[in-house]
Amino acid sequence: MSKLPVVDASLACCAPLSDPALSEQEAAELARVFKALADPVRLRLLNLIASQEGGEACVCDLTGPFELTGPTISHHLKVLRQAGLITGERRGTWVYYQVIPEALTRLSGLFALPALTSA
Amino acid sequence: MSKLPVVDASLACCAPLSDPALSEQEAAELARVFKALADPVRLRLLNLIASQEGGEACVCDLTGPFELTGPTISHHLKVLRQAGLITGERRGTWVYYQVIPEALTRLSGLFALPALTSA
DNA sequence: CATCTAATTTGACATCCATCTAGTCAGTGA
DNA sequence: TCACTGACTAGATGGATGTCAAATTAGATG
Repeated sequence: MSKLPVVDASLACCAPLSDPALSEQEAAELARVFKALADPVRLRLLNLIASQEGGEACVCDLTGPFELTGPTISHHLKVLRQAGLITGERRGTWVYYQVIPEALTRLSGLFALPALTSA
Repeated sequence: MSKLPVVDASLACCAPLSDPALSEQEAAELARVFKALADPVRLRLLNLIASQEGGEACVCDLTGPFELTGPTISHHLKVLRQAGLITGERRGTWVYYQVIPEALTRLSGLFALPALTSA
């Protein structure tokens, strides 16, 4: 649950897309994050978790809204986890997921535009 | 070049991911945008275009940095175009691409966090 | 221990996607 | 008109990915 080949947050990071010279490695890391976001089910899962009161959601609450089997939801949660977007924790019988706020903030900054510094 | 089945900007839009109830349709539209971003080559293309002086890049400048054939680059540019992220324009012999700033701004807002309004 | 439930893993399968080669279209200029 | 160049389209192919059924693991409880 906790030790997975997760995306290194120090790489897929920080500098806006409009900055020069995104390295191949940075691009690869970022692509991994966007691959995780490139699925409607995963987007809705992320939305469901992020919009929850308390900031966390049980898997049992995440299966109902979809016409998909448990294993499929589990798979999608794993992809989001490996992308460093959410984190999961078992408490008793249930597993609870939360978004990692830093991950979202990082992405927000990526799309920031450089304040139109007119030539 | 200009009339393609592009993502409708009015949908894949605006409200932060942490807002409740992302609809299935919105999720599908957003997923299309992220699919476009979910490739290292396309991320670097977008970065190359966005970081260019003058805000635009000729296809002829975008082929060199990659060890890929022209058609493949063309394909990636088409995907970015159909996702509403860039726009292309032919001027004489060459085709120039620019990023659509609104598209990036929209994405930036999507990942904005709701200022930690503690319960 | 036996059993029940929640969640994940495994393995299979159909579909999608990045890439290439070959061919085509658009614009320039002799 | 013909040839040349830049860019795109079409079709094919190998690899990645979403989904499910079946099996497995982790906790709770009798």
